[in-house]
Amino acid sequence: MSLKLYNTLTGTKEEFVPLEPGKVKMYVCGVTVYDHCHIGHARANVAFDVVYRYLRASGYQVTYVRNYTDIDDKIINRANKEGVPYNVISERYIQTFDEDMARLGLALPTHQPRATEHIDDIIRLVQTLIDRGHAYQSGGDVYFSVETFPSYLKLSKRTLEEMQAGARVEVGELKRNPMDFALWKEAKPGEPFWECPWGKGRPGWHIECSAMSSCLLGETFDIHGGGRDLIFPHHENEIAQSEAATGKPFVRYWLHNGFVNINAEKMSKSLGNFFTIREVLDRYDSEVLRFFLLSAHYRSPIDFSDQNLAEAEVGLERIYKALAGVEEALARPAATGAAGAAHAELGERLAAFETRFKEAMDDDFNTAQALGHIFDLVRSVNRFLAENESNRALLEAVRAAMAMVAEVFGIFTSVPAAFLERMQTRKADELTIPVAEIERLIEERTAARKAKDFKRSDEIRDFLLERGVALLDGPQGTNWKAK
RNA sequence: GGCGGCGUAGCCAAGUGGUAAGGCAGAGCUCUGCAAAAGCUCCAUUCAGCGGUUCAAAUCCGCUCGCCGCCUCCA
Repeated sequence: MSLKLYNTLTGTKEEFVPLEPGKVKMYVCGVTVYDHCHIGHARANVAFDVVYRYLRASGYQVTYVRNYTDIDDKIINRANKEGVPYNVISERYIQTFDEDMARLGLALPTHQPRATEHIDDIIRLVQTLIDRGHAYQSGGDVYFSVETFPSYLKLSKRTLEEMQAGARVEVGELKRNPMDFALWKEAKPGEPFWECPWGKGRPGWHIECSAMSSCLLGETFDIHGGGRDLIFPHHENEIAQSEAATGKPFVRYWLHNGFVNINAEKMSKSLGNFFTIREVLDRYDSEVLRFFLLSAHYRSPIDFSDQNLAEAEVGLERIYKALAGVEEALARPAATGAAGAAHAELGERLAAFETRFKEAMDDDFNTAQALGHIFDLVRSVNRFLAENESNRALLEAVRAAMAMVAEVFGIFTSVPAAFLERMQTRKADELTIPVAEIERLIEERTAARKAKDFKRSDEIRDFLLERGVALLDGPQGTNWKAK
């Protein structure tokens, strides 16, 4: 079976055929660096991180470009507010973006260009568009003339008439058509600028992506990704700029991820209902957040809530517990248990697993379905372990299968025992009862149990349970864990 | 107003023509002094509603209801 992906341009799932066999060139719109990233950014970046990882795991040599938009009105506004040069803002938030992405376990793109590193390329591209009659200078600005590009709006599948019916009327007289958009903006006094044939100014928002992608990936490349909200105007304008300049198709497959919702409403800066990645990672493990994001298909909306994150946490723990069991069994001295029913079942499950996983991922990166297959495997593993079987080869095969998954999903990358320990520490930190007190009560209970005073023993269990502490009686004595 | 998407169990979520994956929660059982973990069993005659096409529909078509998004910066 081959990889199929949903192409926004055609509105259908298509078989993926790269321009050059064995190689994939993909571009994903990064962030405008003027503030901390929120979980919407986390979703987009995790989604395309998995695309990147899966393509690599499928044997492709992938060139992945993700840009930083480091010159823009919002950055300038923020800089003015703080009374610092614009690049103080952009540098600061490039750094926090990098930190956030590292914490989320993202693989590094091949290239991470900044708009300001490609000003010459941008100016050249704007000049080409003017020369070809697709752009015009108006004052110190340069605008793209949408009427000169007949297939404008082919991505968002609308027409200029439809757009204008709902659009507010432009006040300025600089544009010939209200739908025309800025390729280059004249600098106002005090604003950062670059010298160019049209005076002093800076690039418009969309042109940088056209310039950087063609520079690093070529005039036509395979995959372009981003959030749904970028379809119009950003990606539409990229298509117009690039195709008008080169006369060649710009991108073969357009991929767009769905939104993160809060209470079924889009989360966004403008609505003010957003959580930053760092806020969320203070409360949840990064693998939990990734697991949560992968539990739904990347194109579907996903609802961010404490309950949903808590569920993700429980699910991820279930998988890690099974993996910890596998490691424990492998650490024990080799015992060749009799091959029972669980042995045969796990063997079959494993044999089918890789194929099922690939089928799910080949179907437009269906991570939710792939997770279902993982849970099926986990149940077989638990059954196998519960029957006290210990077939080394089989257990090692489980380990290898999950390592393959880890490579693609960017989760299950921790040593299982370490992960579970991490989760315990996190929960234990929230306890209101001191550890010394817990230990004292455990001692008291152990004594009570020895004396067969089960009434007192159960009182202590209930008392601690009410405070979030669960007691675990084992052969080596009583342990406890935060619930 | 124009365009687009979605509605699957208490909750999350796959499935887009062949008779409803998976997870969480819940119930019972095994294990345990009692618990926990794990295992086993159960948990949607049905996919928002109503019509239609078909041997066959959650899946295709039409209508209705509800929710959301884009049309302005946005992942």
